[in-house]
Amino acid sequence: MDTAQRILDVAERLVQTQGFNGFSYADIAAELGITKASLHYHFATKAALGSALITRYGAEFGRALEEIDQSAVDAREKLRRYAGLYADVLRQHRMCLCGMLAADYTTLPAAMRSGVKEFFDLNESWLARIFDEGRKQGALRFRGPPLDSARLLLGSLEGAMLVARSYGDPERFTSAAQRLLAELSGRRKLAGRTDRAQR
Amino acid sequence: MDTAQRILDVAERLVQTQGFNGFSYADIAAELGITKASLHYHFATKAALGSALITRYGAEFGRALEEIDQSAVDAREKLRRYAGLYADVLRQHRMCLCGMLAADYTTLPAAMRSGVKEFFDLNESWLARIFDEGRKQGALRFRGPPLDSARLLLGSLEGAMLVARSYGDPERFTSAAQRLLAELSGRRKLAGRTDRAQR
DNA sequence: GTCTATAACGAGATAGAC
DNA sequence: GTCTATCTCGTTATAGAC
Repeated sequence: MDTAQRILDVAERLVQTQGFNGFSYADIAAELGITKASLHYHFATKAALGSALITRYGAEFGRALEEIDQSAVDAREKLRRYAGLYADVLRQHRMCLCGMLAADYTTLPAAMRSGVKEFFDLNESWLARIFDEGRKQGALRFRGPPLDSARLLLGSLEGAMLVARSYGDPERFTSAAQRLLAELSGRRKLAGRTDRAQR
Repeated sequence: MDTAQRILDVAERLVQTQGFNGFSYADIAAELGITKASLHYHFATKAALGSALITRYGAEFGRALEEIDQSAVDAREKLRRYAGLYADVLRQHRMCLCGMLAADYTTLPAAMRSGVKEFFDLNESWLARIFDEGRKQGALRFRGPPLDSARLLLGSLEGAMLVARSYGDPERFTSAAQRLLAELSGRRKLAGRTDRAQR
């Protein structure tokens, strides 16, 4: 019903699958059965559309993080569910919106660049807090400042996603994510089926 | 002198900084002071240019890996130098060519898609061998199959690069890489200045 | 091997009717 | 809000002279 939201839905998927320079207003218009001119009524420029995408994506992601937080499980489980958010995106054959935009970064308008960094900042500070709390509660053991672990995890998940998507193989992602969480949470023995894969 | 190579040089940098859909023949022509028509003489289509880029990049990367191998240092040092290859690229404000193309993946012609995966395969099998040899020689300790560690390291370095480039901060990459290598090589204590950043 | 010229098309964007 | 029509420019690519 809400045309603006439907435009954002289609545009979001196109950015996540093809990059910001890999689709056009014509693609969105064709899919929604409206004209390019109508798109320009809702989003005057492609830059404005891009900024709106980042804002909405960041807000939605923030809500997902809150929900993970309030589910009150321990830090290790919070990290698992954080990685699960990425896995969900990948299962839709998509890349993280801002991970994709990070690739397009130098070609983006200034407002979008700021938005991408804010998204990463949001992720890093949330993760850093989880790492910090987890250490204090004894649920996690890791080396160095919580922010370092947060950055490592964020970057690694983005990269695992990027590569896994090329192979069309989500399992490549989940396998890497599982191992990463084990290493970054101080676990000395892996849980689950990967145990049997150990030497 | 060799026009084809100079074209590849410029195109390579443009792909690594702006993505395959973020530049045009006009950009290359302007920078080299030749016409677009001349470009088409050397590379008939953009797809052909893209494939040539991947081939050359893969060959060059393969030579770099050989060189690391023959420098005969231990496995841990080989991994450090492998990560150093990425750091060198990032210092030039570039993304890994194939990491960038992985983002553009769905929009690429089939030949380029295959080339990207072959590049990743090359990296993974080289890394897997290093991990395997390192474990056998007692230089590395890690969990699970060598290929899993190889894939995790490859993806994580690509992602760390992707994010670090958005911030224009190579240190974000080197910090993540250092930590990754420590975790993946079984080191129980970190070496170097990051030691002092521990709690 | 490089040029001029141009084709053929798609891009983002606007004017103005309905 | 959505449309038709159009503008302007950039895109990949080709023909043919030098």
